[in-house]
Amino acid sequence: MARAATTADTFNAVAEPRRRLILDVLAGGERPVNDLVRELGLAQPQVSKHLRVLREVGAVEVRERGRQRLYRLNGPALKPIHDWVKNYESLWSERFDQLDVVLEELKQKEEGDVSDE
Amino acid sequence: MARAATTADTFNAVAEPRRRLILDVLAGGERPVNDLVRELGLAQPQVSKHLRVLREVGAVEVRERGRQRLYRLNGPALKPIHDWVKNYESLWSERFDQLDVVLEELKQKEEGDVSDE
DNA sequence: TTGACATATTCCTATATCGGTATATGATTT
DNA sequence: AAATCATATACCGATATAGGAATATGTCAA
Repeated sequence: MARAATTADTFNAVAEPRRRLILDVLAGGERPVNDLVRELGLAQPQVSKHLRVLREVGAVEVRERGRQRLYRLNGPALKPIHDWVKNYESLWSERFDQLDVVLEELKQKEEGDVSDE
Repeated sequence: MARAATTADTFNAVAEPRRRLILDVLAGGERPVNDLVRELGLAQPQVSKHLRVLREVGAVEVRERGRQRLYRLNGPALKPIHDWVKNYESLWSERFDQLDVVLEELKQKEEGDVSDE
């Protein structure tokens, strides 16, 4: 068996940095392919290929306008990634550090409060 | 050129579902390899190989205890993923939907407030 | 209808993966 | 010292990439 297809899920699709860049640009609004080509400095066929992968995992959607194809972001496709990684946020976030402090204080208080000792 | 190495960065390392499972187990605390083998029902060599990838991108760290190797999570290695994907959170979050409502209300109010018309 | 434009697809090659199996390495127990 | 345990590595085969270049498809303009 080989590595999972890039189209297997959003995790795989988005592991490629240039595909993340494409999504970042599309976050600014709908764009025709050539805009992406210009903005990212990639060759046109590669952009089309990346867009195909992103479309297959549902991260983008297309619309036709004359000879152009307008691509737009479909954000919710990225939710599984966010859902997974957000569980680890406490391991680096300042805010959670401070939460730790608060919890520690509560614990101290409680220890002074224990009745049966 | 081929696809980027799984060890190229955390995005690539974590695209493999079993590696995410390993991290999820390690989130519960340090574990020797055989614990992971049992808990995940994978073959021992595959687990060792996945752990190697995770170690190379800094997502886990090892410690020796006799003949065992104790692996532990290194959470902050996942921060780049969180940082990237959190910018898209507004595209599906309920909370942000409600923020939209509030902003809309403010806008209405302001329109009724405009002085020069 | 011919040419220009916008995008998609095809073909090529190099490479890195994944699982499976066998084996190597090193520590511990008997 | 030998057997056992815990883990890592090597080897194999199948497969799916990614970029580059060429070309196909379809639309609009002259």
